[in-house]
Amino acid sequence: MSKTEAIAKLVPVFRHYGYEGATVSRLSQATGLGKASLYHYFPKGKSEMAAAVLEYVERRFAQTVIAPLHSPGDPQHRLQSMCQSLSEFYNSGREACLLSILSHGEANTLFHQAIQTALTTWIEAIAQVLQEANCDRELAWERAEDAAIQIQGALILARVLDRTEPFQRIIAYLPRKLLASASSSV
Amino acid sequence: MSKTEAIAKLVPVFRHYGYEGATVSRLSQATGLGKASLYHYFPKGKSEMAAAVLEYVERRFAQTVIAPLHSPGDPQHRLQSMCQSLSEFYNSGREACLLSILSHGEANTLFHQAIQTALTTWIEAIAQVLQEANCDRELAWERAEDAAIQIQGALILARVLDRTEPFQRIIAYLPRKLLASASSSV
DNA sequence: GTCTATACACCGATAGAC
DNA sequence: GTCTATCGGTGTATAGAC
Repeated sequence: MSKTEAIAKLVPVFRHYGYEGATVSRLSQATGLGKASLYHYFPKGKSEMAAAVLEYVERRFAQTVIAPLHSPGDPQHRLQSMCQSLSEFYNSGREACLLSILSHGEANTLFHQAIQTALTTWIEAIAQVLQEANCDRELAWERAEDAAIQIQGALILARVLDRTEPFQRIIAYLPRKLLASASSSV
Repeated sequence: MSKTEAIAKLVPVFRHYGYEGATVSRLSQATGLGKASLYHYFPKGKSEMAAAVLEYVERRFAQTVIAPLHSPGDPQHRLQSMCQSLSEFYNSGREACLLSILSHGEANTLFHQAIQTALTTWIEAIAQVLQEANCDRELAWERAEDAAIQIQGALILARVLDRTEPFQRIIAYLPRKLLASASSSV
């Protein structure tokens, strides 16, 4: 088994159980590898596994969700493309955000900087698109933050309420909200 | 020490470390009680401590955040009052939401129903106020869910970005957004 | 590379003195 | 009620055969 394949199988364990809940036993079971084999791929142990998982997910997020924002085409289309990818990335709201899960407890002390950078990169890409759509710099940044806020909040609501509708509704309205004229945004 | 005092001291440990990260040793340290003393107050152990903490926090939330929604006065004033209390409750966005933290891993299987009920109660109270402000039933419910979404998302952003501004901005605009005429809400 | 077996610390939980 | 001491189990991590 390649290391990348192993990482892919580790992802859902960290996403579901969080850092402390993702025990090496569970990680071993999920990959089908013995504990010692896991330590062959990740000599520094669980923290290295989590770091690899985080990097893997961030890469995938950049390639599928952020990339469309940098593509050619008009801003509205790019934002819609991002939303489509977001919906797939989070399985219509059924799956939690790894970043938000790893922002607690010990994991937070380990990965705070990486998580902050990843989130900022996303927000910045959205803000860039909004500026191209004639938002002034400050408003664009605020609305980009709002986008991240609504996605994160919708994921929580969807999980707690056992309904994907809140997430899907947020996704559906997001491009319109972001591009609305300034006067109607309050 | 009274049981209630003990519970109050347990709260920040669960909120900061999550369920698995809140070890009995840490809980013991935080309260100043020995492990065995904790088990005197909570015979079923950690799960009972978490349940007590959850109930305590929900009670406080109901008394400070939800209560203003049921008070007399016009809807706008009631929503502003809720926002003021929300800001204090989460210390301007510096403190995480216990409900969202306990909605992962083993804690989620233990407390999912309680968490869902608590969140629904809050959303319902907001929706009720919006209906009194002449929102139709469905729109009121959607906007109430949006309020919860934005608060939860803002708490995540504030924590990850180490800035309280996103939370404070969401709080500041929330009453206006909720009461905006339907046509400008998309 | 993958395994079985194991080391050692810490987990949640309990016994029993005071 | 609170403590010290300790239990059995599981946690992370390693050793060493294959």
